[in-house]
Amino acid sequence: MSRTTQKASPKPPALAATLLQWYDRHRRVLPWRALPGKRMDPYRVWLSEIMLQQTTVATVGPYFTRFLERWPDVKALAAAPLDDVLHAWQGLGYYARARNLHACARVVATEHGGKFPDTEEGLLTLPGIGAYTAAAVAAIAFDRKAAPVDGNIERVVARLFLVRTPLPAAKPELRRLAASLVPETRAGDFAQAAMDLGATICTPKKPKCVLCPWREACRARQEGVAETLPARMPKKTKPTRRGVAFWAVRGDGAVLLRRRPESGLLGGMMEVPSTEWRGEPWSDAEAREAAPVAARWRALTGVVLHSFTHFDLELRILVGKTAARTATGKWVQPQALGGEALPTVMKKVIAFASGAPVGAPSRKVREEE
DNA sequence: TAGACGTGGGC
DNA sequence: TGCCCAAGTCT
Repeated sequence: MSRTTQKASPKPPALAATLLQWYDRHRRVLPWRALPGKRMDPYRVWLSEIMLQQTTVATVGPYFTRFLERWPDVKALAAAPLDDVLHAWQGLGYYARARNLHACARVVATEHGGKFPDTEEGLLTLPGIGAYTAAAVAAIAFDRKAAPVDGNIERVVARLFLVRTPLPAAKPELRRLAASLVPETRAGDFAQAAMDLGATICTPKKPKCVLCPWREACRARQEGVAETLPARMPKKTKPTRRGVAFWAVRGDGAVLLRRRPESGLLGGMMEVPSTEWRGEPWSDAEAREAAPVAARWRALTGVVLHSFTHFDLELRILVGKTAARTATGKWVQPQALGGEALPTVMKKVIAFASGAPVGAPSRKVREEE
């Protein structure tokens, strides 16, 4: 141990070497990660990186495995109908990723002969690939000296260099500092090591500094402020939107679904038809005028609550038996609902509504999760 | 450029 | 329990 109280800041090559040594001993085994010394199939690197955008490792695992079994390479994925991809993606969220994933596969298959571009600039031209993913794929799949900067690396770097500027204003500086650390070789391992460090040691709350390979160099730790970084601008309050969903049941038991517009919220996914989602509550009378089919609508007691990133949704349910067969949408037998591409909020609606068969008393449960 | 865009898990 | 946040991208 040094007898000095304040060490000189280690230089980037030493920091990178220290982190890579740590990674060689502590690397996590993940389905999309190559064995030590091996280079991973770019398709798998790309697929995992898209799935991992704003999504936890634990959540992605089963989706990644299923996708790979069903579509083993980019040409197979490119040949799939978009609806199959959306269906396989259901529950993962941020459905634009699934649409872009499919579009990207088609571009790679048709315009690049089934091979991903092997540079950041080339990757950046593809749908759904932004600055982070281009750098990550270039480094991990092609061993390019690129510096992907995700939320983990922003946090690690903000602490290591004591960057007090709040996000997102600090992003340019954090990118510059992150790039300064990337070693000449093993850039992909370095990126994954830094992300592992952020995910397991340099965590947002209660970082395990005592276990950190960069504990001696970390300026935030020296100042005792690691847990407070990176600073963030205060978040805005989340509004509540309200709507009424129509659970229309045909004589043969089929229920009415429809497809949402191709872009925007839950784009391309199926839904239980509903009114607009707006700030003001809907009266039953007002809602009935917006019904997708003629029926005697009965309001269920309770509401379905769902929280999106930027608003909370409060959905009341109207149930109606109908003889109409011409409504715009798709009639689906209850046992066939599993074959539809349904976002989680609509699964909540279906669970709530189908628990209250037409003619039965209204449920008194307030559906929360 | 700031807001839109999902969901589930941890505390 | 409600808030935070997770390997971001697009417009």
